[in-house]
Amino acid sequence: MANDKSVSNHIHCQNCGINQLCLPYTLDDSSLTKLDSIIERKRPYQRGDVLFRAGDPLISLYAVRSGCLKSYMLNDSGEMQITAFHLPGDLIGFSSIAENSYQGYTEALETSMVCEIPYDNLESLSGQLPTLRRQILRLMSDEINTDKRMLSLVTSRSAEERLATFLIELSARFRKRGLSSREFRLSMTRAEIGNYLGLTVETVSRLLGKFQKESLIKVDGRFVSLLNVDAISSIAGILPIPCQQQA
Amino acid sequence: MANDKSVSNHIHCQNCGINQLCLPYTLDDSSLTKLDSIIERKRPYQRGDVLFRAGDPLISLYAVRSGCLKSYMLNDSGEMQITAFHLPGDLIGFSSIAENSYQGYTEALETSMVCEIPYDNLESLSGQLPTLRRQILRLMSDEINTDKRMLSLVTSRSAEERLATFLIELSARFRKRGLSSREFRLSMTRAEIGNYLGLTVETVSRLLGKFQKESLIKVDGRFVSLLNVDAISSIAGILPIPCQQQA
DNA sequence: CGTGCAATTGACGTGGCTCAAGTGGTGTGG
DNA sequence: CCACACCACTTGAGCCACGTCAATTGCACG
Repeated sequence: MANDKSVSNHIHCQNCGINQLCLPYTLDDSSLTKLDSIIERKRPYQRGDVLFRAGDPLISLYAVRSGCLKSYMLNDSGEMQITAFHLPGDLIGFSSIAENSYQGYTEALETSMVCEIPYDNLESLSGQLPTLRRQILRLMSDEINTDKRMLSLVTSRSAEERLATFLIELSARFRKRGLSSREFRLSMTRAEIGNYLGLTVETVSRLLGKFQKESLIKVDGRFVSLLNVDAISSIAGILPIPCQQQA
Repeated sequence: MANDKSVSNHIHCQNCGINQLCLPYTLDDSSLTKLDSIIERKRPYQRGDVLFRAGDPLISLYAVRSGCLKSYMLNDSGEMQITAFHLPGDLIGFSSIAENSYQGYTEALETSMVCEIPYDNLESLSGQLPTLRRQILRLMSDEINTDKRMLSLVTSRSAEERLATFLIELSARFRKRGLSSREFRLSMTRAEIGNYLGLTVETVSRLLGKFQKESLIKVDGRFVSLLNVDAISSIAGILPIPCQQQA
C-alpha cells in the first residue's frame, strides 16, 4: 500500500510487446533508451482506482501496458460522460496539455498496468528527438480524428448502428493488439457502453439480445463472439448497397 | 480565377489583429518573423469554396484570418456530418496529420481569408522553436478538449440544452475576438446548426422560436440578440442551483 | 416576375427513454 | 454452508421528445 516507487525494473520500452502502437513507434535505439529513461512504471491499478481527477495539475501522460481503463467527464449536474475506453498502447492525457491540468477523470475498469510519462520531461525530450515529436503529433491527431468520427456516430446514427460500430471498432482494436477479434471479453458494463454511446442500459441490453437472436453475435455475460462480422459491419454503416435509394 | 499566387504582402503575423488567438501566441519577434516567412496568404475564399477534400494529401494547415468556415465528414452513405465551425484565429487540419492526408472537408460559409501554413515547414520550424512547438500542442490539446465536450453534449443533453449551449459558446467565441457577444450574425443555416448538434432543421427552428417567445433571444433571420444570457446559460447546463437535488 | 433555397409551422409517427419488476451471479458474514 | 445484500443484467409496458412529412411563406437573385 505504501510502496509507491517504481517496480519491475526489467520492463523497458525496448522489450514491450506493444511498443509499435505506442510512443516508441519509429524511434531508433538511442532515442528509445532516452525515452525509456524518463518513464516510470508503478504497481498495477485495480478496478475502480483513479489515475487522476479533473483539476489535478498535469504531471504525467499515461501509456496503457495492460488492462482497460475509462476516461470520463462530470457535467455540472455531476453526471458521468465516458469519453474513451483505453486499451494497451493507448496514450492518456492529451486533452490536459492546453490547461496544464487534467480535464477529466481516468479510472481502471480492471487490473491494469500503466507507464507514467512525466510531461515536462517528454516535452523537452521531444525537442531533441524529431521522430518522437512527430509520433506525439500523430497520436494527438489520431485522437482528434477518433473523436470526430465518434461525434458523427452519436449525432446521426441509430442505436443499432452505434452498437454495431462499437463492436466492430473494439474488434479491430483487439486485432491490432494481436488478440482475437472474433471473441473477446468486455471490460465495461452494459451501462458504461450505453453511457459512451449515448444510450441507456436497457437499449444496449435489448440490442445485444436482438443481435444474438439474429445470429450476428453470441453473448454470454461479458463474453462476446462475433458470428457474422460482415452483417454487423453493414449495420454499422459500412453498407453493402449504400447508394441503392435513388431519385 | 487563374491567379493563384500570394497576394497582400503587407499582411504579416506581426500586425495581425488575432495573432494572440493563433499560432504566434507567446512567440518572440525573431521566432514570429520565421513563422511569418513560411506562411502563404491567398485570395479570399467565397461561400461554397472548398479548401480541401477528404483524401487529398496534407499540404498545409490553415489559419482563419476572417470569415467563417465549416469542416465536415461524409459517411459511407454520403451524408454530411459537420464537425466544426471555424472563426478567425482557429487552426484547421490537425486531424489530418496522423494519416498525412485530409480526413474531411473544409468549406467557406462566407467570404473568408485564410493563411496557408505548409505543414512540412511548420514541422521542421517547430524543431527549432520550443515556444512554437508548445503552442501547437496547446492548440491540438484544446481541440481534443472541445471535441470531448461536444461529445458529452450530444450524447446526453436535450435539444434545448444543445441549442442553448451552442448559442452561449458562439457568444463566448465572438467575445474572445473582440466582437459583440450579445448580438451577432449566424454564418450558418439552421440546417447546418442542426446537423452540427444532431438535430433537424425543424427542431432548431422551433426552439429558436420558443427561446424568442420566452424573451431569451431575439431572432431576425441570421441575426441573433441574446436578451437573457443567464437564463440561456442555465438551460445550457451551467445551472444556477446545480446541486439542489439531494439524497 | 419567376425560380429556388432557407425558414417556419402543423400534424403525425416512432425510436428509444422511463419506470418497474424479476433473475442471476458474487461476496460477506453468521 | 447457507442467508442475505448488492449489483449487473434482462424484459415488459407505456410514453414522449424529437424526427418525418407536407404545406406555406419569405427572401435573394437573375
